[in-house]
Amino acid sequence: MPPKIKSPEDREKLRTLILDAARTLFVERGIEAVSMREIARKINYSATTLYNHFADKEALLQAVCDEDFLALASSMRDIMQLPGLIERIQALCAGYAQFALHHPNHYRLMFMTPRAPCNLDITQIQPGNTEQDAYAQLKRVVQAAFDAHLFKADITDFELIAQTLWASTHGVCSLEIALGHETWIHWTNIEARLHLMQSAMLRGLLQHPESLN
Amino acid sequence: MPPKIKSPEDREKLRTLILDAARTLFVERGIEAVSMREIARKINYSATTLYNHFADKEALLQAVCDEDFLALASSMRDIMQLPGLIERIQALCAGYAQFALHHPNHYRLMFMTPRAPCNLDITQIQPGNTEQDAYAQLKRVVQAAFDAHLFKADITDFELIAQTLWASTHGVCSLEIALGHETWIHWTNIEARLHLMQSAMLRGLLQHPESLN
DNA sequence: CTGTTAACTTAACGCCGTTAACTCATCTTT
DNA sequence: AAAGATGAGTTAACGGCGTTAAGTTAACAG
Repeated sequence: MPPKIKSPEDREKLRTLILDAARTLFVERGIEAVSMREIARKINYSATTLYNHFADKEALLQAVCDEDFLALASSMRDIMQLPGLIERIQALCAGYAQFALHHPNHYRLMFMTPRAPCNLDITQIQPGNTEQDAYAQLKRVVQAAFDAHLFKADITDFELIAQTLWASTHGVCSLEIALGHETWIHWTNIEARLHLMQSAMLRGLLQHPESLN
Repeated sequence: MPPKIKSPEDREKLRTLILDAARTLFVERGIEAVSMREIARKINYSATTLYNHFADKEALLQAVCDEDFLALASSMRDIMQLPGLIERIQALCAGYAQFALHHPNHYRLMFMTPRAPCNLDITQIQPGNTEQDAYAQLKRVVQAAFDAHLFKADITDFELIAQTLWASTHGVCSLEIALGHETWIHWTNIEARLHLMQSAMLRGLLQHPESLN
């Protein structure tokens, strides 16, 4: 039914057509709405056509997420230009949280779903590459702060600090995504939760917490 | 094929047979291995028989989890007998983390999966009932510590404190469950992560953190 | 104008959750 | 004891899913 495609640029066009349809379903109606057949229906192709462009469903979803995660890493790169080390850490966490809460379905797929180790075969993102990997950026600035002796003296592993900071922000965000609409919990304001987590963590980690504004 | 059942106690017996088969699959091979047909196969009944005992798959899984969550709440109840308030908070978090890491599939279903609000129609657990709800117990001891002015004076909402403490432990555990096997992250020891999170949070929240052992 | 290639389709396989229709052993009522 | 009601269990089916094999057809090469 649809026009045939031969040229490479047309092929690329269809690829992004598929990706956009998948993203729309994914974002709007959650991951359970994303089926190969549904995506195909949306763009008036047969389901099997999708397999000309993506190995399987997982690869397609990974491709959708990759695009948006590169955007996250890019915004992190901007934050890394801020002057102060602490300021940078705070902004990284805040930016991370904003991404999580604005893209709950992406976030869920990437950080709340156990995966076969390792989807590196699938993802385009290169871990450790500061340009692409948001965690690598946090790690880098935490190491800088560690080297500047900004953390309490009894903490001897900067990677442990980075992972704990990550876990703290992740904790607030993932709880909000998973249970934020549960009515049996009298949730306090999400911004208040993020803020208290942020300030408590830094007060608990920094050598001179009184320097926090 | 299997013997017919009439008496209520036999009916109960089959119910727990189903529950145990479901739990085994769930724990051993993850949630994706749990299908109504697979459970039925395991106990030599037809799949439709399961619907005589549970409304649908979700209700069955909820029933599986309920049982184990009552065990969690029960162990929390023991912890609540500890003398010190801070000691109690620390032990609650540690016990919670231990449960999460020992029952990753349960934990994932209950705390890492968005749900239609509210599964209260399904679950047997009564939120707020201190006997059954682990969060209610944390909230209670945090309130006691708050009333005793153990937290920093600029924090004015004890429920916010409880939720932040919960989120911090949840952050470490859920990241471990979701990404703990990812090889591109050079994970530090999980106990070290839990410990640093714990101590940093309390140092950041308590008025007199130097009193921590 | 024929042959090849690759894009795309239809049809199918074997799963899934769930329901409708049926069988049949057991208990109740006459 | 015969007849009927009950309900535990079955098989068969519906419509969905991801994926693959086989077939069709349009565009290009010679």
